[in-house]
Amino acid sequence: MARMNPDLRRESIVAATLAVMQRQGIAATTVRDVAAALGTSSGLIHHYVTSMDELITEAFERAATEDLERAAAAVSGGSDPIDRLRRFFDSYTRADDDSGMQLWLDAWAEAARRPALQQASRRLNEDWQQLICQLIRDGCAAGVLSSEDPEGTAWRLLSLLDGLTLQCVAHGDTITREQVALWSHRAAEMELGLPQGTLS
Amino acid sequence: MARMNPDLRRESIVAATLAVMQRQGIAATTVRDVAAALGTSSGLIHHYVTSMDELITEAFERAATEDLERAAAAVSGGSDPIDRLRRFFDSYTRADDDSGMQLWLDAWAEAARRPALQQASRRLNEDWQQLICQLIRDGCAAGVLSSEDPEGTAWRLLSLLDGLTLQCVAHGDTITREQVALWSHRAAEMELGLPQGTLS
DNA sequence: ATCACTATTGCGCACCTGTCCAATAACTCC
DNA sequence: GGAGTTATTGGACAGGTGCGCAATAGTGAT
Repeated sequence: MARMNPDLRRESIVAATLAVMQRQGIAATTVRDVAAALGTSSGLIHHYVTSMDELITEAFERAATEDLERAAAAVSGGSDPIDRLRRFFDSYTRADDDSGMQLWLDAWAEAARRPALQQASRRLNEDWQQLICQLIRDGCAAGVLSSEDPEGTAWRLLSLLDGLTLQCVAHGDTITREQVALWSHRAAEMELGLPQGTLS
Repeated sequence: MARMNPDLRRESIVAATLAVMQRQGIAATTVRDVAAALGTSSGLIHHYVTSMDELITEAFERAATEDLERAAAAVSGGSDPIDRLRRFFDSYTRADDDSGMQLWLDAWAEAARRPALQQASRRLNEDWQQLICQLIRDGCAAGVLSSEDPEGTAWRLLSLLDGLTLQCVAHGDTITREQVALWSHRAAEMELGLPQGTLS
C-alpha cells in the first residue's frame, strides 16, 4: 500500500473499522478484517492503535456522534416547535438501513463488559435525552404543547423509540418502521397534550 | 465425574450454560467454560448437544420462558384488572438482579447473527405483548380502563419497559429502577385513560 | 547520492475456539 | 464373575484471535 499521511491514515482506519462493525457486528470485528477492508496488513492497524478495544470504542463513538448531530441539525432552524418535533421523529425513524441501530444493540450488550464503551454509550444517550428535552421545553415556552415533567417525558419518548426500533431491527418485521413512526407519534401526542394526528 | 442419568445430565448442562451466559454474556460463553462450571470435560457437552449454537439457544429459551411464566402467574388470579396490571408491572420491574435483562440485551444483539436465537427471541416477545394485550382487553371488558387500540398499546408499553430497563442495565444508574416503575406507570395511565397515580 | 526517518509489511507467537474420536471407566443384566 | 452397554475422558485437529517485531520500502532533507 502506498504511503499515506498519518492523520488521514488513522481516519481511514477508523472509517474502515466502522464499516466492518456495521456489517459483522462489534464482537465479530477483527484486526484482520479491518486490514483486509483497507487492503493493507494487520500490523499497520496496531501501528496507529494501541488495542482493538480502543479502536472499536472510537469507531462507535464517531458513528453515534454523527447520528446525534444529524438529529440536532434536523431540529434546528424553523421555529415552529411542532414542526421541529415532526422533523425529529423523521430523522430517528427514517434511517437508510438497520446497521446503525444494530450497532447500538451491540453497544448496549457489550457495555457491561467494556467500560470505555459503556461510558461513551451512556453519554450519548444522555445527549439524545437532552435534545428531546430541549424540544419539549421550547414547545412549552411557545405554548403549543404541555408537559409537567419534560425530563421524564424525554426519557419516556427516547426509551419508547429505542424499544420499538429494537423490535424492528432484532426481530425482522415483528413490527414495521411505519408502526414505529405511528406509535411513537401517538405516545408523544399523549405525553404532550397534542390532538391525535398532529404529528403524523 | 460420577455417572449420571442422561435426562438429569442434559438438564444440568443447560442450567450450567445459562449460568455462564448470565455471568459472561452470550458471545463469550464457550464449551470449556460450561464444562468447567460442571466440573466435567468438554467432550461430554457434545455428547448431549449437537452444537454450541443449539445449546445457547436452548438455555436462553428456557430462561426467557421461565420469566414469562412468572409474569403470567403474577397476573393470574384476583379478578380486579387494575390490580392485575399493578402486579404485572411489579413482576417486570422488580427483578432480583440485572443478569436476566442483560441476557435479553445479548439476545437482541446476537439475533441478527443467530437465526435460531432470533426466532426464539421473536416468539417470546410476541408472547409478552399478548400477555399485556389480554390484560388490557380484560380491563376494557370490565369497563375500568379504555384503549382504542389494545394491540398497539401493548406494543408501546412493552417497548417502553424494554427501553427503560435497557438504560438501567446497560448504563448503570443513568435512570433507576424506581424511575422505570414510576415512568412506565405514568405511560400506562395515559394510554389506558386512568387517573394519574392509579398504578403507583 | 546519501542519509535519517518512518510508514508498511508479513510472519511468528501464545492462546483460544468448536468439534471430533479412540480409549476408559462405570454401570446393568445375565 | 463376566459380558455388553454407554457415560465420560482428555487430547488431537484445523482454524481463528490480538499483538509484537525484525525487515523492507518509500520519503524528504542534506
